[in-house]
Amino acid sequence: MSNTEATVAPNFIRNLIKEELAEGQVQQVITRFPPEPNGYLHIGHAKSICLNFGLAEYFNGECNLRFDDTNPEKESQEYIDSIQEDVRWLGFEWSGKVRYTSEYFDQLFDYAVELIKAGKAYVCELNAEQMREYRGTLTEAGKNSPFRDRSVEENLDQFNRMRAGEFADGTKVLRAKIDMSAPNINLRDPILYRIRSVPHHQTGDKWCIYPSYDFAHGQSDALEGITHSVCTLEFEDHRPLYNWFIDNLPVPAKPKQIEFSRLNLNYTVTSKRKLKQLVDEGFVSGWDDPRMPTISGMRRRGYTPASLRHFCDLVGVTRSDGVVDVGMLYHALRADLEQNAPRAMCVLDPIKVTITNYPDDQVEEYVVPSHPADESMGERVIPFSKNLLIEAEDFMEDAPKKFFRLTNGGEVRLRNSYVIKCEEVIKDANGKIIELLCTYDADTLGKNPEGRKVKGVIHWVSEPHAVPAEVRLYENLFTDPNPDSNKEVNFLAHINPESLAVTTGYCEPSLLTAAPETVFQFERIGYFCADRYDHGVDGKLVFNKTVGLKDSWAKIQNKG
RNA sequence: UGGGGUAUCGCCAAGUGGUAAGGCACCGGUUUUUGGUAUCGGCAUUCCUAGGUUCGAAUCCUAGUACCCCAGCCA
Repeated sequence: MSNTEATVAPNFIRNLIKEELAEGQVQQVITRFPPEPNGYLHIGHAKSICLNFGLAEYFNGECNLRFDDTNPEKESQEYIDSIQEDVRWLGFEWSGKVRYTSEYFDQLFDYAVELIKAGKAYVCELNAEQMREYRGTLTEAGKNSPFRDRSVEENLDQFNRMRAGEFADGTKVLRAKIDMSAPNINLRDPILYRIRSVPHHQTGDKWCIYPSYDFAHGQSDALEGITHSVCTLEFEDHRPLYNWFIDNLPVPAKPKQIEFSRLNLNYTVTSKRKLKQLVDEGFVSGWDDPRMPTISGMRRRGYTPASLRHFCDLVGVTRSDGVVDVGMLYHALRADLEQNAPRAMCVLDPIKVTITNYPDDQVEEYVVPSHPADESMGERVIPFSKNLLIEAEDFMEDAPKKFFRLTNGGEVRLRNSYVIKCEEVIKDANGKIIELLCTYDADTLGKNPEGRKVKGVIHWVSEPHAVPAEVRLYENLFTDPNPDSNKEVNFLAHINPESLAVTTGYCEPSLLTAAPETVFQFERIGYFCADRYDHGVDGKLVFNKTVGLKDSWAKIQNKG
């Protein structure tokens, strides 16, 4: 087991459950991941998925996948499909079949009838605006609806007619009768059902009334025997209501709601609404654009399930809100890729090198390991010839002492090959370097030169053997660390115009057989993932930059 | 001037009365045919503030302060 798969860290929820188990309050742990299918899953969901499935795994329990589909207008099958794919890809398996809150619509309706019969719910005909007025404000109590004291018979009749489709959308709702002066606004006679004459992706046109989140969630948990209903902090104020339903209805179990703080990442936006806007308004190519913090986007970018799980583990689970540095994400990514990505050489910004003392038609083939520390990853063959391509930034005239790469008159090691020396720099009319004439030391293949030390190592590719590839270079989608924080400035104003740059890379020929979704380390540059969809189409190679290698040379340069 | 939360290193985060874990980032050394990796070392006399209790407080008490969430027929 690699260090990125190390045992997951404890957290307050796990500790709490441990105590409940020890005291016998709970026998088996059953959790659930309850997304609404109104968008693609993102890194924040990954945290919730790791938590819920992780808890079940840790306690030998189970975790359900339940689509919280109570608002058909915003939901769709596309989202349902993508969510399942993402959860599976992350490496988790839900218990039994996929669940839908909509499966419980009949039961939920019966529960509502129970409440009405008990005098704890009523049909209200206030319109949305009146409802708002009657609700009061944060500091002022609300006032009772004029419909609050209808008889049970009338409420039953009204509710049944709501279900039968006798009323127009928005004209009536079913509300719980709790307390219009409650300091917690969620308790001011919350809405249980509203009329929405739209077909539902699961139930078709069976219903024209749909339960609210508050009325559906806790009861669905109870019906599934969920023991711990883990959700984010913004639902904390709903807990009294969650418990009110559980306590006032003949539900088969009493699940416990526990809240934790949601994940915030700097330079990133994690709000389904905003992500959808980026997609709908064309700022990115789709939900799975490699710049998106969606699970499918990150997958396409080259993130691995293990790296995402490791990240969630590093971040922890608490109730305090904060903003995690994306650097932490990159760290988790590199930790996995360093161990598991095969190596290859690719030149992104080429400059020609001619080895003047190398025979014109000679070609050598080096058999080198795919990973310097893991033989099990196999070997690859790299051709070497008189004409090479190296990275333009690996050569510098009048270089400073600290520059360990190729300089005029200096020597450098070609990775996996000889030590070469630059003898002459050829420039065009504008003074731009177009070619380097070098000599090689034939006695340096696989061994150090005698009598001198050559410090630098650079990557290269044989020009006649090089395979061109489309390389998509990605940077953060936003330039501001907190694109979301300023209420005056729209987050779109912080979009990074340079978040995507497309260039041509010259690859070693072994990359010709790369399978889509394979991540390579292009040595000395970074990690690159063969695009899931475009790579290999019409024989074209397409690599997405996943993340760069750490670059301490850049740091030295920036210091001046 | 309502209710509910949260405050420990630049960031994340342990710690629940016995004298501040760990990770990221950062700085420095060693190794290295990736300026990568690995490895070693440094990095909070102090836990939002001010009082108090105690032999002893990040942990208990008191009074403040800051920030987050709630007034959708969204979840």
